[in-house]
Amino acid sequence: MLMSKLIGERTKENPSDAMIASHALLVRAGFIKLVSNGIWSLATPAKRICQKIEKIIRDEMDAIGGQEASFPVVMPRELWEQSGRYTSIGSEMVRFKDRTGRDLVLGMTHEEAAVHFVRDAVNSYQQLPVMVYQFQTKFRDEARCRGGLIRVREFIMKDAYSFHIDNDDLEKYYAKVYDAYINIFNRMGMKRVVAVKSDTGMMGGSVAHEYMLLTDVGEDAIVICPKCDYKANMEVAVSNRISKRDEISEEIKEVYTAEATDIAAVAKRLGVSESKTMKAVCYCVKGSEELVLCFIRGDLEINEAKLKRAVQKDIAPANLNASQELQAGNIGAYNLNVTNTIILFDKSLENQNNLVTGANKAEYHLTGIDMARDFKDIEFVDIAKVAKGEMCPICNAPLDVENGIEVGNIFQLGTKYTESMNMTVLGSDGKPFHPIMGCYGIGIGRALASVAQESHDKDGLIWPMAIAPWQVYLCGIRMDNSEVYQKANELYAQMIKNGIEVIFDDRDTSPGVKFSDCDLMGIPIRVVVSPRSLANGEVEIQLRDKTLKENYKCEDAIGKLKEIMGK
RNA sequence: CGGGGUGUAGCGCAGUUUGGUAGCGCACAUGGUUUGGGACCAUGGGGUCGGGAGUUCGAAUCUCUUCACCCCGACCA
Repeated sequence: MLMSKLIGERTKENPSDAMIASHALLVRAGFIKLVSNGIWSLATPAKRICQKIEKIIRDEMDAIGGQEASFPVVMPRELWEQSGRYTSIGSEMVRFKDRTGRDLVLGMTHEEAAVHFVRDAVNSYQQLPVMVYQFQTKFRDEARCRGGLIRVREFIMKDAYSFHIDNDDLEKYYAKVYDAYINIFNRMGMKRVVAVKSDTGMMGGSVAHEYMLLTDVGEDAIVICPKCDYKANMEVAVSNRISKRDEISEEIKEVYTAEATDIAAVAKRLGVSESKTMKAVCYCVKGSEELVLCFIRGDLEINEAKLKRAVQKDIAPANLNASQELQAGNIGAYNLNVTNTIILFDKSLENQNNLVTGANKAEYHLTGIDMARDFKDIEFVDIAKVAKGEMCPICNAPLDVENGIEVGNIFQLGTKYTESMNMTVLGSDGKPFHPIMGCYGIGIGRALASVAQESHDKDGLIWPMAIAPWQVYLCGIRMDNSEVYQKANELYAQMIKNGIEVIFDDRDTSPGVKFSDCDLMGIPIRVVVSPRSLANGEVEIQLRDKTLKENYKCEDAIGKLKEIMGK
């Protein structure tokens, strides 16, 4: 590839709308261009990186018996009605009609297509386990895109679907995919990737893991134990904290608290710590009048994912001004009179005493609440957000909370799709059964952006050799000099002959421009041909990660490059 | 969907308060001088000032409306 022909403008200045490094640098390097909100064009360098990422994934999927297939982007409504997801998925799925008025959807995931694909072809337990995978464009009408390629509406994803005789077989295969994913991220050069337990959400199924790249700009919070192996997505992280009980339980007293309604103000006014208060957080059940009222220690917050699982209903924060029964800011669990409301107590309150809580009366709170003495037959559930410093549920060490980008996920799906779409195979006993499924995804563009996010410096991107768009940036300084011109072209031809992926900067421009473009684009190896080095019959080889900068005899250059690339 | 912000040349921005017919830097083109970390001089091309409606003799600037994009939140197989 000739640099003089490469499409894509490189700029000195950051795009004004980029908030994170990977977004800014990919745009500045001319790798990506925004077409519409969350919809991007990729230039040649980005496309080449994607191809390399795909090759690594293909290797690893094939190694565990995967069969690459391709399912359609556009699918008929009927296929999605079979699984029930035509109606259960909301506006995130794009629906449209063809010219005859038939309803179609854009695929945002391909469980239905995968089941449809294998349903008739796989008839016997002897054909199991089996796994199909593809690289395919997904379209998800995301409510909010962000971070360049990190969160987009149209993207290519590797998605894989496996089918099994029983749960045991699924778990064995799941473990293989688990390891394959670790290999994939390692080979791509992502260093800070961890696999964490995650919520299964609307996918159904029980066990799931997310592969998270730890980075400050990540959208998800991950709970990590620095001592043992415990790692979990915030949505499923288990609370484990000591609840100390005061020795003497005081009597319940009503106290005047005036306009103090939020926990901080009440605690300050009464001179108690926030952890000695019980606050109420109210949610409404979507599509109904029912409320969910949660009581929790004042210094903690509700984890809505855990709450949803606890109540088994879809909920949203409630607007309390609309409620007649509840006095916002003064809600208390003691002597509470409400109807059509689910009441939950977080585990953080269990066995606590001398708590402050709302008096269900404007401008008043109660003190001296004792959970054990004042409440009968209540159950405590874990619905609190785990905070940094709380104890690991496995080994009791203080936990860390870090942010991460979800770069891959794996699910044990169960029979949700094989049952609803009526896929059966015959078992060894001659009876039909629904195979158990697993599914496994990696977003290609997000992976690219994640590496960019993890691997860059002030001068630009730094691609790991395994996924670099080109391995070598051949830089001709003074291309108007006939010796440079000749030697650079000669080296270019030799590199191509030796299978080295090279982009040749043949432009007649100043050295500074070439060096900064090379750095910005993040090409791992730079080879400089200039009058200065050629005077000694040498070329300069420099690595983008700054671990090498040396001159070598022209005739040794190719050998040295191969050595660096480990060929 | 709620809150906030921004739309002026390919990119980054000034001009809007106080209305007078659009400018700077980068990029691009031509010529010349340069050449190891984003060179310099000269000349030149490129704009329905996001769109529409209104006020006005006159609107990038004021009013209304609409669209797009960004950020925070909600949402997220």
